[in-house]
Amino acid sequence: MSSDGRYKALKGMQDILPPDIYIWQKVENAAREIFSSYGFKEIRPPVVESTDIFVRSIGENTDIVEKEMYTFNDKAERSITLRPEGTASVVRCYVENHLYNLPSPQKYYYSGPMFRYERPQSGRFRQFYQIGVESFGSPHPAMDADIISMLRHFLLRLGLKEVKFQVNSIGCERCRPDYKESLLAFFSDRLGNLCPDCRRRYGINPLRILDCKVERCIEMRADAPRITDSLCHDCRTHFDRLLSLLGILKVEYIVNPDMVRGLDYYTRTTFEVTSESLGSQNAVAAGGRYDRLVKEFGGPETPAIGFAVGMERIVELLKKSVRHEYPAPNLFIANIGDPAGKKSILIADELRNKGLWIELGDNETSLKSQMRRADKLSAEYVFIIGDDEINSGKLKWKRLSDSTNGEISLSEISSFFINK
RNA sequence: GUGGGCGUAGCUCAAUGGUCAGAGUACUAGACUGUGGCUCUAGGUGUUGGGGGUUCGAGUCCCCUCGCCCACCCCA
Repeated sequence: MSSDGRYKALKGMQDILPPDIYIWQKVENAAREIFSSYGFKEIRPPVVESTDIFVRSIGENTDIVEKEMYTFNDKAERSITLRPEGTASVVRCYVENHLYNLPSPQKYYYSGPMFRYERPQSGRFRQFYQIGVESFGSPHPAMDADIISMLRHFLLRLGLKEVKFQVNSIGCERCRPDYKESLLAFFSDRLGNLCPDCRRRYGINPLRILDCKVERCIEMRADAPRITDSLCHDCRTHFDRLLSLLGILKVEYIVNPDMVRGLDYYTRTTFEVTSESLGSQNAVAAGGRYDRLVKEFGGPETPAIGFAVGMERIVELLKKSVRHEYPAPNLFIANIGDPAGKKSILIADELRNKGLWIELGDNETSLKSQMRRADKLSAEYVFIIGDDEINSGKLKWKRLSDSTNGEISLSEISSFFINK
């Protein structure tokens, strides 16, 4: 409640706690595993960069740059920005470290927090986490297919099947301007019928009219020219070969010519994975090709492609669709009396060194309350040690799931878990 | 930035403008003095988000403010 303390996390920023954290770790582990098997290596660029890095790459007139960046001046009055996305940093890193001198293609993944100053809503936060991948050096549609299929495997590994793959090609610097022109021409005498937002879009980014949600605009654009019909020969060939490879890989996708991305740097292939069950912010992952960005950052002409997945949204889907098992102690040691307490601490020490999760009961409290705690922790086994056990040299064990129990000699403890 | 909804115990929620703001759940302990779950009993917390106003009287009505949620914009 808001009356609780005076100190609260900032708007749009949240603590990630157990048990949720186990789902996060599951996602991170799956990413590491799958991405490694495709030859992607982790890199960790800083979270803060010089502001112009984002302005240059994302685009001066994008919403991200115009109103969503966390931008500050540092003590030397340099403008710095908390990264709103990962690709710009990775490209800067690629160029700065001359990674283009390494054998091509170079493939990297990263994960961590991103920051955008937006009004929070379902699935949208001011600090949010992405895992992303970037592949540098390959212009071939096979790389596009590889990346999309890797994303699919990653989602499948997590057990997420109810997602939609949408792909599109937005052309290149040769064919897109022509398309933009024909789009402007098409809408020019229909402007009055578009919603106010779209009238604004007409001037700033007419492609955005294509994914407007207003019914009237959807009708209005039914006969609008399609980017996929306006691609130049090379872009067309690239796209066709990608689609054919996706077919061979049995990726179920839909071509969505209305899919538009909010960052300026994309060329040719763009794609997005969405889920019905997420509410209005339904993109789980998105990416595309950006063949000119490395050059713009001062590197050699280097085609590249990547994507980013939204951690919070993946985790949300997992919470809804998959049953989770949370880790529990292997053993709880209930102990009564001073000699038993000392013995218990030794046993715990020894078993923890074998990598087991051991919880030690509070010697000062009753056996009953120690048992209750073992139960609440969902410990697999309980050891019971008191004066009797110290004297006889045998302790009692119990498996909580079915109450089976027995005795074991204190000298054989280290082998207790071997056959379990 | 724009619009809508909601703020009562740790959590989920009750309380016609009228006594001292309650219940379930969770937590801790006991009943069972060395064996968890089930049952019963006991225990504690609220500046009713905050501030102001109307009223004999405000959790309830009005205004302001803060926070959260949802949607638009946009995006992961």
